[in-house]
Amino acid sequence: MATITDVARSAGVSVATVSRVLNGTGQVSDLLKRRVMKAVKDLDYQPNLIGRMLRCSKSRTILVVISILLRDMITGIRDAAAEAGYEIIMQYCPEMDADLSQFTMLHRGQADGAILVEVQVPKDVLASLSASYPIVQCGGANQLSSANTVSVNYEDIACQMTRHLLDLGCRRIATVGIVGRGGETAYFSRERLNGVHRALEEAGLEIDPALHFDGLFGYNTGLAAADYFLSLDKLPDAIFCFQDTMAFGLIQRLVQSGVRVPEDLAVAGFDNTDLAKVMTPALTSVDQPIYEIGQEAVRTWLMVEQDQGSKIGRHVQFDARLVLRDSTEKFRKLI
Amino acid sequence: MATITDVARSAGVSVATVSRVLNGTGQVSDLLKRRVMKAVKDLDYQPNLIGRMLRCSKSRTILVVISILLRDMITGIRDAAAEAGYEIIMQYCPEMDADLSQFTMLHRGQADGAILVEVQVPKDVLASLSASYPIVQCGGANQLSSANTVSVNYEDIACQMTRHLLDLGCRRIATVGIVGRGGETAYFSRERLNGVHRALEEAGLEIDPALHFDGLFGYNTGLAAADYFLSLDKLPDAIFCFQDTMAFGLIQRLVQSGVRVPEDLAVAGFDNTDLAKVMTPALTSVDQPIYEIGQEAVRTWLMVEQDQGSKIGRHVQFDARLVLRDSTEKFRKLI
DNA sequence: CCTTGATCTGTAATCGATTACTAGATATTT
DNA sequence: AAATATCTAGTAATCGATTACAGATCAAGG
Repeated sequence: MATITDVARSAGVSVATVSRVLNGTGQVSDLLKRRVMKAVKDLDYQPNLIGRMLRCSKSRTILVVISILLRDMITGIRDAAAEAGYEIIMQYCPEMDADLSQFTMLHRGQADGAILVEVQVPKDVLASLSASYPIVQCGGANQLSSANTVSVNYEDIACQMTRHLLDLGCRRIATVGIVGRGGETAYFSRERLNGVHRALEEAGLEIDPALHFDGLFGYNTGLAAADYFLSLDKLPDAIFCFQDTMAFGLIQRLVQSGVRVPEDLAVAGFDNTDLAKVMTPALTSVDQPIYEIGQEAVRTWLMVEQDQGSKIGRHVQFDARLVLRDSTEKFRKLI
Repeated sequence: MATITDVARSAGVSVATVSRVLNGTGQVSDLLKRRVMKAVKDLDYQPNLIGRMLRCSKSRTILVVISILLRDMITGIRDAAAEAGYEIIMQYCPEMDADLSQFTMLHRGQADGAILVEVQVPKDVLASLSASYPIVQCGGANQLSSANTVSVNYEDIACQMTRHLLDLGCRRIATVGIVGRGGETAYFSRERLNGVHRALEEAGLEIDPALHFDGLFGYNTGLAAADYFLSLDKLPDAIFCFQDTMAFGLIQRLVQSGVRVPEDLAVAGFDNTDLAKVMTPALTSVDQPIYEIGQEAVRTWLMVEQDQGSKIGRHVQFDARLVLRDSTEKFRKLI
C-alpha cells in the first residue's frame, strides 16, 4: 500500500502539498496539482483511514447495533450514511437488551457514535453514553428515552387497526402483547395497547381486561394465547397480535381447534413480515416505513453530532400503514 | 477519554512502562505494575485502538460480510474471535453477490481480513483479495474456490435425505433448486443435486430430468414448482426442495390444489429454519452445525493469517444432520 | 529600489499507541 | 573487589495522515 510519503516523493513535492491537493484545502498551483494527481494514479494511492482517524480523532464511522436484521432499515442507514461520507459498522446483539460491552468500539475510537436498531439499553447506561457520544435509538424506541429517537407512532396505527376491526363488525376485540412484563422493553407494546383502547372508547365499548393475553414475543406465545382464548366462555371475534409470528402461531392453534379464521374470527398482526404475505390466510398487518426510518436515523444522528452539548432531544415519529389482507377482510359477522 | 500519557502521568511512570504492563511485554516491577493498574482503573482507561492500529499496522479486527443473518453462525464467529483477541465488524451485503466496494475496509486498514458468510464473490475479485488478505468463505462455499472454505458436505447430506425418502417407499423423487442458473452461485445447489442422483443410482432408479424444477431461491419458486409438478401427467411422490421457504410455498400451492401433504406426497426442505418447525405439516429438513462452522471459520482464518504466503488452501467440511418431521414421516405409500 | 501583501510550498508538530535502544541498578561470577 | 550478566525503566523514533507556521517568490505601489 502506497502512503502519502510515496506519493510526495513520486511527485517531487512535500506531503503537505499532497494532502492539500487531495483534500482541496489551501492553494496549490496547477502544475503541482497535476503532478500529484498523476502520482496518485500511478501508485494507486488510497489514503490510510487509520492515519487520518488518529490525526483528526474522528473515524467518520457510525456503529449500528442491531438485534434483528431489518434489511431495508440497514439499507436506509447505509445509503444515508454513505451520502454524508460516513461508514457504518454493524454489531449484532442477539439479546434485545444491550450491555456496555456493545459499545467498546466507541470508547476505543473506532466509531464516532451509535444508532441502536430495536435494541434496548438500560436507562443509566444510555444516559452516560449519550453524554459522550451521539446516540440515536430507532425502531421500538421510547419517547421518554434520554437518547434521540426515530420511531413509529404505534398508538395511532394500533388505533387505526382497531377501527378497521370495528368496521368489520367485530365487538369483542382481543390483544396479544408483552405489555405486562413492565420495564422499558414493553414500552412499544404498551403504546399499541393504548391505541387499541382509544379506538374502543371512541366506539363506546368498554375494555375487558380478560381480552388481553400477555407473553413474550414469538410463535409460542401465539400458541399459548390461542389456548387461553379458547378457554374463555365466549371467543373474541377479533384478535390483534402485536407481532406477526404470534399471529401465525395463534391461527395455527385456532384452526387445529376447529375455529374458522377469518370467517369466525379476524386476526391481525404487526410488522408486515414476509410470513404475513405468504401464510394462509394472508395476514392483515402493519407496515412500517423502515427504509425511511433508517435514513432519518442517520440524519438525526448527524444533527446530534453537529451540536453535541446542546442536548436537545430529537424525537421523530413516522406514520405506519395498514396492510389489509384475508385474515380480517374475509371476516363475516354472524348476527 | 484518557490516553496512555494520562495514565503514565497519574502513575508517575513513562508511557513505555504503561504499555508494557498492559501488554505483558517486558519486565516491570510489581510496585509499578500496581501503580499502573490503579491509574488505569481510576481513569477508566481504554487503549485507543486507532493509535495501536496505526503503530502496528494491524487492527486485530475481522470483517464479516453477511448476506443473511444466521444468528448462531455470527455467535460462533464472535465467540471464537473474542477468544483469540479479535474484534469483528459486520458488513451487510443484501445481494448475495458482493462487489469490491464491500472490501474498502480492508484496503483502508480497518480490518485485517474477511470472513464471507453465504456471500459469493466473483472469481477474479476473490483471487486478488486473497492474495493480499486472509479470506475465508463460509457456508455455501465452493471447494474449488480460490479462498479457504468452511462448509457443509452438501452432497452427502442430500444423498442421505434421498435415501430417507426411498426408505419411505418414494420412487418418483423430484427436486427444486437453482442448479441451472449456472455460475458459481449455483454451486452448492449443484452439489445437492449430485447427492440426490447418487442415492437414486444406488437404488437402481433412473434419473428423470423432468423431475427437477429450476428457479431462484424463495417462496415464489416454491409456488412455481408446485404448478409445474401439478402439470405433469403423474405427480412425483416426493419433492426435495433445496430451501425451506421453497418448500413452504410448494406445500401451500399443492394443498390448495387438493394434494394431501404428506399423505400423498412427501416434502423435504433444507436449512431447518424456524419456519420448518412451525409450519403445518412440520417440515423435514437439514440442520447444519452453523455455530461450529462459525467457530471453525475463525480458526481457519487465524491459520491463514499466520502463514500468509504459504498459500495452502484449507477446506473444512462439516456433516449436516437430517431432521425428520411430519412432512415426510407421515407419508403413506399407496400401492 | 524598497516595502507590502498575496500566493504558493515546505518544515515540523501532532494524534495515541508500540518498541528499539540506552542506561542505571542490582545480582552473579570469578 | 572487579567484571559481567540480568533486570528494570525511561527516551525517542515510528506508523500515516493533517495543519500551524514560516519561508520563498512575485507583483504592485510608493
